[in-house]
Amino acid sequence: MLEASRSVIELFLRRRTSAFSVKELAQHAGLAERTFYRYFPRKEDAIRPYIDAWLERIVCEVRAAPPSRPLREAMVAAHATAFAVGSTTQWEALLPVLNETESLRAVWLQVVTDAEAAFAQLVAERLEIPAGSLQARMAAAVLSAAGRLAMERAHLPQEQRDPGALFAESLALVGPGLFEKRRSVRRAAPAPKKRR
Amino acid sequence: MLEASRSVIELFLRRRTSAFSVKELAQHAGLAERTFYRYFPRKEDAIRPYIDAWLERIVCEVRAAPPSRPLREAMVAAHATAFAVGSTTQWEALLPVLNETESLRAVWLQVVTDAEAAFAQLVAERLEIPAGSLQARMAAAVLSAAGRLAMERAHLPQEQRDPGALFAESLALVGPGLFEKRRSVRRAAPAPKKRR
DNA sequence: TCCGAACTGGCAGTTTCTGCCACGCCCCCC
DNA sequence: GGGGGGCGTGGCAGAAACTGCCAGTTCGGA
Repeated sequence: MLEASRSVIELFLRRRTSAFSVKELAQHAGLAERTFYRYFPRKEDAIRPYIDAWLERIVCEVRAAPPSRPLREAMVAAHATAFAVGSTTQWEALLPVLNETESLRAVWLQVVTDAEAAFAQLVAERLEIPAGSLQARMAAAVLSAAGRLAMERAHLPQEQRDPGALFAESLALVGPGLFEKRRSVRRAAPAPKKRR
Repeated sequence: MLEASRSVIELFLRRRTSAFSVKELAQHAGLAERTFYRYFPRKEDAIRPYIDAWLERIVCEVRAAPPSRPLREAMVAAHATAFAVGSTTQWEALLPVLNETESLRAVWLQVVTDAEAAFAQLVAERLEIPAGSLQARMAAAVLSAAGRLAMERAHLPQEQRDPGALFAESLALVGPGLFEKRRSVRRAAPAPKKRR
């Protein structure tokens, strides 16, 4: 299924849009049209496994890092190598297509936000807080936002930095508190909590 | 067009899915099917104007706040009132549908990230930095992530806080640096910048 | 050998979306 | 008043996206 995704990606890259029929797509992936739809509910979903695999690599690498290593540092390192590996494959070519093709961008955004659950789990393990806590979720959201930002900007003509550096800088902007232990107890916002 | 969106929203709410034909949708909005597609490229895009209007309200309110008011405070206040107003309309009922219906969620994510450009502009004005700067973009991304998080969590059964409070708390977690002036000069990440 | 589960593919049919053209409306100009 | 344009709208045909149903194949185990 990942291989099917790969071959589909190849087509997307060659044509730079999703402007071709599922018939072609399926044929290129060596599947019948009906089988294609069995794997991927919608045409564009075919790129999901490819991106998922990429994200999973990051999660694994961070999880493999020694516990003594600060979370943020591990994340930056994992992204750096993921981007580096990605560029040897087709990431670099894929990103513009992902950004510029509406239907693909929609899927990409979905995949990235879906990945936040895994990120939150990771954060939770490291910081020893519940995975459903606001801090874990927010940290995950910030991480994926930084990742997305890095990818969006990296291929801009005026941008001189590579995705890894962009990711690191973006994260550096938010301050350390979010990615450290303690804090989960006291509520930071003394705003009036009008319930409903 | 916003009114068309409203009437479509009404249908989405009543049925809790996008499981009905464009024919119905158009008819309910008082449009011919062909005209519907002229307004909204895809079926689900019909909810865009509705959400856009809601986001625009926030931007306007923040822009109207006195310049002396800290950006983050203004944002929190704007979100609080926007959520409050929203609950008198149909927001509260809409959010679960938005989260649980795949095709609608995709549109929602798109709208929210598209809104980041406007947020970045806002941040840029307040902090007197370029709207395209990494800080402005990252701040915008964090703001919209916090908003999204607040909406996602607010309707969870175990969640006791209202969206406004959740938004405030989420933002409080990231520390103040991102939403303040100065800082744009020095680079925070001394990572090796291997360009390609 | 036979059975059943899992995977795959072939239709037929529905829904989504697009291209093209025609109609009515309003405004401007002659 | 009588033509033209633009502009918003809708009808219609057809392509493309998707779904339901059933049939064929493979493969492991009884």
